[in-house]
Amino acid sequence: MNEHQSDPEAARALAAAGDLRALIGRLRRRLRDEAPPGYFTPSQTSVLARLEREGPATVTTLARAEGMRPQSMGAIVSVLEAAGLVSGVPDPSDGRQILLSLTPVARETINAGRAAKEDWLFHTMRAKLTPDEQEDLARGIDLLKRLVDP
Amino acid sequence: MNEHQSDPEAARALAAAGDLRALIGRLRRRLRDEAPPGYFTPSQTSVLARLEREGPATVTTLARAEGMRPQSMGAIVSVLEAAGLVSGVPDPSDGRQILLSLTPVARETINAGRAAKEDWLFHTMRAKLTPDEQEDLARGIDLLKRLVDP
DNA sequence: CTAATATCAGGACAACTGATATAT
DNA sequence: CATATATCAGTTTTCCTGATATTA
Repeated sequence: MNEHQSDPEAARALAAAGDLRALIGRLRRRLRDEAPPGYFTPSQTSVLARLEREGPATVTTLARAEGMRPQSMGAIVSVLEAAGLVSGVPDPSDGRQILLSLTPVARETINAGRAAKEDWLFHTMRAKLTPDEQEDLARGIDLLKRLVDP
Repeated sequence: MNEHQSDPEAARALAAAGDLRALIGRLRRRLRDEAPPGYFTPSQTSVLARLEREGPATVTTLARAEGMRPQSMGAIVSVLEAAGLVSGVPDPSDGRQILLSLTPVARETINAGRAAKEDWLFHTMRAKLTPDEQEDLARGIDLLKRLVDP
């Protein structure tokens, strides 16, 4: 009927792609539902983690890294600024840019790891998977990173 | 400073959870951007795949399986019905329920595999990962399924 | 009467597009 | 002038909550 019936490799990729597509929606809803009230959204968490890992950045740089428009990232950053977790200073060498950094408050919060340790995803991973399986999952996540890159 | 510095297993899980959280958003945006015009949304695709795999189901059953509200699933199903891909008949033994099935048109489309074969995710998996890596990714996806299950 | 199913109506949120001001 | 950055304003998408009718 089609060439994939005789290509088990392609069939497996097809099934994996379908499963992953369905999983993304479910994971997203689950993360939102399990988030304790008053906590960060996934987008906010992602921005905080990136600023901590890679240092100060502009809105446009962050947007590119997350695969979204600068206007969308601007809205996320505004919330973080209003919450006192991120602050921006104009770049002295380029007046168009505003360099965003984590505030000391944000660093404390992140280092204490409070948010992450109370996180549903973190707890579920440790509760439902053996150490070996956690390692396998980490490997899969690294492969997913490659897929969404450039 | 905290107990996770001396627990490499927990540290790895923490990193994996953070990476996954960031990945979900990026994957979602990527899937949307790469979708050919006129194609199904991820939610629609997921429903069609489930009906094909598990046979007829009600809106409420589908909603539970996807982790969303019946009202939200109802909207998705309405679109599929309007497109002639899904049709519902009242359950003869329970007048409250409407059993949804794939139409012959939907089966043809799915079996032809046209949608999946033109899919960005499927192609990227095969282009960017070796067969061994594809297998590792499939394993990771299976583990993710366990995490979102009940 | 209570529980389950479907569905109508309105709302919140995260992302989008388009337009504008400013600096390089 | 052309390009890049930030930001304002309005729109779309996808899901939600609340309320109602119907049947078991």
